[in-house]
Amino acid sequence: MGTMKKEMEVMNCLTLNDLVSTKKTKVDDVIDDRSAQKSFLFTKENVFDRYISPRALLKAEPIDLSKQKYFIPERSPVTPVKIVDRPQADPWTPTANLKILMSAASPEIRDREKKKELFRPIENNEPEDTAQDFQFEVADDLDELEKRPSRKQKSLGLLCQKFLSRYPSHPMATEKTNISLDEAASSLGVERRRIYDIVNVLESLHLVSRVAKNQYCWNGQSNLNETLKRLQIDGEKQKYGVLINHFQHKDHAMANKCEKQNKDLSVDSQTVGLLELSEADCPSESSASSRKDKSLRIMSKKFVMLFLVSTSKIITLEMAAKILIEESQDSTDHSKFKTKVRRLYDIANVLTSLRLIKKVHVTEERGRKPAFKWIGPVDFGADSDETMEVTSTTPSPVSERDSCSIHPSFSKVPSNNTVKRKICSEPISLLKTQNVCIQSTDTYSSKMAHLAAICRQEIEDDTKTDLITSASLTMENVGPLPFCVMPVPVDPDCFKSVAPQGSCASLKGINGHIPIVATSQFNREPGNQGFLQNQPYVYLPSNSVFMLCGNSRQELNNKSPISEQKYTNENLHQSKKRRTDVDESPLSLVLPKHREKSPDNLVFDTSVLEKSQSLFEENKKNRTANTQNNVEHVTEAKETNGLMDSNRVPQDTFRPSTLQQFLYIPSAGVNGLEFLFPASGAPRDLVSSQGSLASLGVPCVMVPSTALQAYPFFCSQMASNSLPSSSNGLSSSPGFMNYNIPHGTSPCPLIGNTTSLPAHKPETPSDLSPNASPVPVSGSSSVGSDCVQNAVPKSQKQKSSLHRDNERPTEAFYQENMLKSPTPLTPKSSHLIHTETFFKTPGSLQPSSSTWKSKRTKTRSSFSAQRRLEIASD
DNA sequence: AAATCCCGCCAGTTG
DNA sequence: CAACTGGCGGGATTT
Repeated sequence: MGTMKKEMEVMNCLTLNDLVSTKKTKVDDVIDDRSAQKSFLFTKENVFDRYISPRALLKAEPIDLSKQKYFIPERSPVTPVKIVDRPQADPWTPTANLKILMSAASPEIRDREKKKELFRPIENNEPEDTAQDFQFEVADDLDELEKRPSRKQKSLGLLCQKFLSRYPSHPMATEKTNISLDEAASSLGVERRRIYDIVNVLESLHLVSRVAKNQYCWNGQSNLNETLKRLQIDGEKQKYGVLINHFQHKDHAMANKCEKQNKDLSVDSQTVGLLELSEADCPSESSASSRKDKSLRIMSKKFVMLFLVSTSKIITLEMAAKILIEESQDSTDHSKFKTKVRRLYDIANVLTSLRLIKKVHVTEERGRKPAFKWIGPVDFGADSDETMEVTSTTPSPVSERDSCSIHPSFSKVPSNNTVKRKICSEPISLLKTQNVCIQSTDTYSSKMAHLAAICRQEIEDDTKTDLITSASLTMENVGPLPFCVMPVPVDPDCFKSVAPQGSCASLKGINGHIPIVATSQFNREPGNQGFLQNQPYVYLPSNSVFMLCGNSRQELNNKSPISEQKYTNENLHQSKKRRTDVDESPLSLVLPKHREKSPDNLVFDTSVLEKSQSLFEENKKNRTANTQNNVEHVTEAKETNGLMDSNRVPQDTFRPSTLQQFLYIPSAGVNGLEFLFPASGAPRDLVSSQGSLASLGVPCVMVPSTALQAYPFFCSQMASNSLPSSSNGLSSSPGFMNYNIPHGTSPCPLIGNTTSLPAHKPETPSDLSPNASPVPVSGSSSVGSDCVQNAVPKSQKQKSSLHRDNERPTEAFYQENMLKSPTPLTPKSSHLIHTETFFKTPGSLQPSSSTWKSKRTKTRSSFSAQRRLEIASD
């Protein structure tokens, strides 16, 4: 106890110190020492990191949590744990009061910063990081220290942020970071109990693993993709998809009939059956039962599974609670439901801080319901990573001649050192890096990564710079890193000012070679560069970027000026806002959400986007549920401008077959970047390189996730040129013809198709088994919510190193994975890859299992035993 | 009023 | 048996 208190005291002091940064104290020294340890980390990038966050905080309105949080993990890359220990040794602070003061203070300051804002600030809480921030306002805020801390300041989400910031998102395989619960608790100034909450959730994702009593090991996100993949598989096995649909329908029906008797909370026989079925799939856990099932860890897993199997990627709290109340019998108990919901909030908070999900609201006939949207990686299943890797191995996937693509020009990237540094320090979110997998040997990827890092930084780093201004940059004037940012939705005026005639030329020159620039249809010269006359190029900057490129053909003409104006205005407003406020809120883009047969494929034409945008407001007003499947409207919580959310556009509005297709590459994990590539314009090389996709007959441009993830990538293309052939290909498969934009984000686009990739793409030599070979899923059929299922052949699954229940992977497992798993493409981690050579077979994870039912056996002992076993197995 | 979710009691589990 | 875990739900805060 004594030690704990000491630790706490120390921590408090630090925090306080941060708040009062101006003062130089012993604490500072401590901090400095820490910094010293990881000095290399404190590079400009880091500064940047810090820098940006504050801004974000200051910013008032729409906030994209996901976006912001993203940097957090990077903060203190090095293992802080130790740090805390030392302080512990020397108790200089007397701080019971300080603590109190501190807690009171920090919240206050934060509150000021963002007033109504929530959560976001978390990032800044980091003592080390915040120092700078504080300088601005701390001084005056001291007087407010007395105020009692807002509840928000004590939120689990915030706490989790802090917790996460202490560890590197992608720890080196060699470095094992141990987490002492006591230490963590004391350093974070919270009770142990809270740490358990966090750790349990993290453990469910294998971000940490329990080593021993009071001891956890930080695994980082290195294996997150695999974990998610596994969870997805498990979720499918559990028939969660079915359950989700079931509940959705039920709710629907209920809403219509208002015959909501007890059904609300109860599970009908049908559901029970489903539950049991799913249970059957996981015999191993069925017996384990209750306690285990109730555990936060299990719940977390299941919760995540729900997202992973969901086509919409949006799960309402209610639904989750219902589904997670395994015990169908007592599910009727309202109190149980309430408890479950409480727990879900706990989990959601952690997942939110991990930027895997975010809060949204689903509007149904019955009203608005709280829900969460998965914003994490979605293509892990498809393992774009692996795919990327394979692809990347080949020279430059992009042919220079191709208009659409990244180009060697990237090689021009600044000095290696600089780049490297940047990359290393480039803030990386857990999510962002998820899908990234860069083969160290792959220059292309590396370049992309570098560029990405740089560009990203440039953009974010220079928030103050008028975006428009930056947008005007051309390849030439920007130098090696031409980066043009355009305020979203095409604003004719903006474009003009930004990309006047010349831009086209410049674009031309760099066409397909550089990420950037946008040319609008408004001010373009016909025939220019293979662009269609009306081909709009839009680059949507910001942390949350939605990239659109190319356009369709004449359809645009049809587009009434009205629609253009509509969205133009709306967006113009935003762009202005951005300019002045440096608003980092996500650009608002509304995309049609059609999910017919191939909800997973996001192929659409620019015109669709535009139209959808034009309809944005309309939809807002009359949210008619026109879609077959989705009746709900999802609204980003607290975000006025949710990115491609659920505003649907009447399907009839578009004519798929005639439009140029764009491949939407989900970037869920990529800091909100979204990419669209003209399918028709896809360079053959790329397409072909994307074996599976190609085989699927999906014309598309696959861009290394590396590049995509790191920064907004723009790909111009010869829109009409190649249209014919590819479009044909698409047309052959109806599924792909749909303009599907999952609401929200759930693009499973590639994923849907790629889900099967794992099977297709041998990730490791070992995987090169016959069945591992790429097997195109029967094209169109692969679509649909269920397409995700059966992605991975069982053959690939190896449970060897896993625990029986899969709950707690052994350490060995982690180690193994860390070494072998495809690593993140994150710039940061990219360099590590060299050492971490191989990837691990995804299949290694046994489907889990958590079983739903078996509530009884409530023997805690069994559970415990299991845990013990798990640990022991390590 | 509903949505959130902090807080910490308290009981099972562990070493 | 003390310490570790973590289920649970009252009730405070926020929305």
